[in-house]
Amino acid sequence: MPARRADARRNVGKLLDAADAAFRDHGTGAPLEPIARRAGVAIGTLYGHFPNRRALARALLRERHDALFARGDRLAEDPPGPALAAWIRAVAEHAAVYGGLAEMLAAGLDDEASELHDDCARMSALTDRLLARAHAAGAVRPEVTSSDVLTLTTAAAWTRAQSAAQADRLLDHALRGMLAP
Amino acid sequence: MPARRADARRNVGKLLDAADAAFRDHGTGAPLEPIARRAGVAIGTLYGHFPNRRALARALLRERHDALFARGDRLAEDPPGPALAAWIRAVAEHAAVYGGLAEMLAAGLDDEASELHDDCARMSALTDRLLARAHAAGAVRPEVTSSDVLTLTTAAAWTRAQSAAQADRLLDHALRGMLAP
DNA sequence: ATGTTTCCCGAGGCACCCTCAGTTTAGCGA
DNA sequence: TCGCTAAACTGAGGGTGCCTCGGGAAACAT
Repeated sequence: MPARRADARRNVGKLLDAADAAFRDHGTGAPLEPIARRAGVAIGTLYGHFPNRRALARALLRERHDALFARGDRLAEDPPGPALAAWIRAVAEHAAVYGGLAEMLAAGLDDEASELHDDCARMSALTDRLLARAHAAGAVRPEVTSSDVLTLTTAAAWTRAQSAAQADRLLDHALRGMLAP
Repeated sequence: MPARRADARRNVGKLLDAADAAFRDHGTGAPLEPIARRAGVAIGTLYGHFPNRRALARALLRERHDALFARGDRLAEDPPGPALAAWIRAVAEHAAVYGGLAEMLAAGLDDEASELHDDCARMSALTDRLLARAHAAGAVRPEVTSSDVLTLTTAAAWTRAQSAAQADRLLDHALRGMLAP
């Protein structure tokens, strides 16, 4: 794979900047034409680099996801119960950077073809691992499954898009019901 | 307000039938043109009766909401704790008849101009009432607010659109964390 | 300087939304 | 039964957004 042309690299950068601004302001459903325009590029160029909205989101989230996964790995050293809780909160907070991201990630978990699938799978694996640790330590009620945790996480992420404070309270209550009595 | 013409009444009926089918199959975001076509009517006729998608949804939900509110009133006679839990489950289940309805209702609660606002406000009032009763009976933890319950309800409703079983489990856990220890 | 390859451009086809000027028709009164 | 009129219906068309693809431009190697 030879190096990309300089103009291509420049344009990708400008597109990502414009897309980040647009997604922050209007969610992941923001129209793509204005993004291209703002990047000083034609719409075809955008599609040339990113075949679809998910691919664009994936590129935007790359570093952010790396940081999140690193955080998850670090948490695997902390006390199991609090670590699991912290992880859930971290993911929920992350998924709220862009409105609509929670839905996108939830869909990406099921859809093998999604550009976000790998990242979602990694999040899921990390959740499994942290939950298993918590189970081993007796920090969570035995009936809590990995799906339960994932469901709570996406639900909280979705809620966070509307009200961060309410999402935190939802997590407070639900975690109280999941952690060992 | 004089009685509507017979053809208008007929068409409204056919439109509602077609819309119900389409919303069940494709969610509240289903294209409206096919609905009109399926009802044997031009697109303009649909808009003549329902100025927007929300108005159509409102009409579809009318009886269903009446039944839900009646259920809520009846629950106000039952033991407070279980009544509150049953109410939350009932609303969550209701909001899952059509994909996307949870979002629509959540938006309708905030948006005064929404055709669904009144219904949402009634649901909210009923929630307040059932929660107040539960508080009075000491059946819920004191820090649980009405917003908390509403948040949980919409989150569960949203989850239900993806997996009914997971939504039920989410409610199990969250309610355990909200009800008195 | 030239050739090749990569990249960019943007008009245009598609889907859906919603409106409104013109046409049809139900229902009423003579 | 026959107009008449208000109510209802129609569907072309303008707006927005998605995405493609053939032709043109620009980078880079030689």
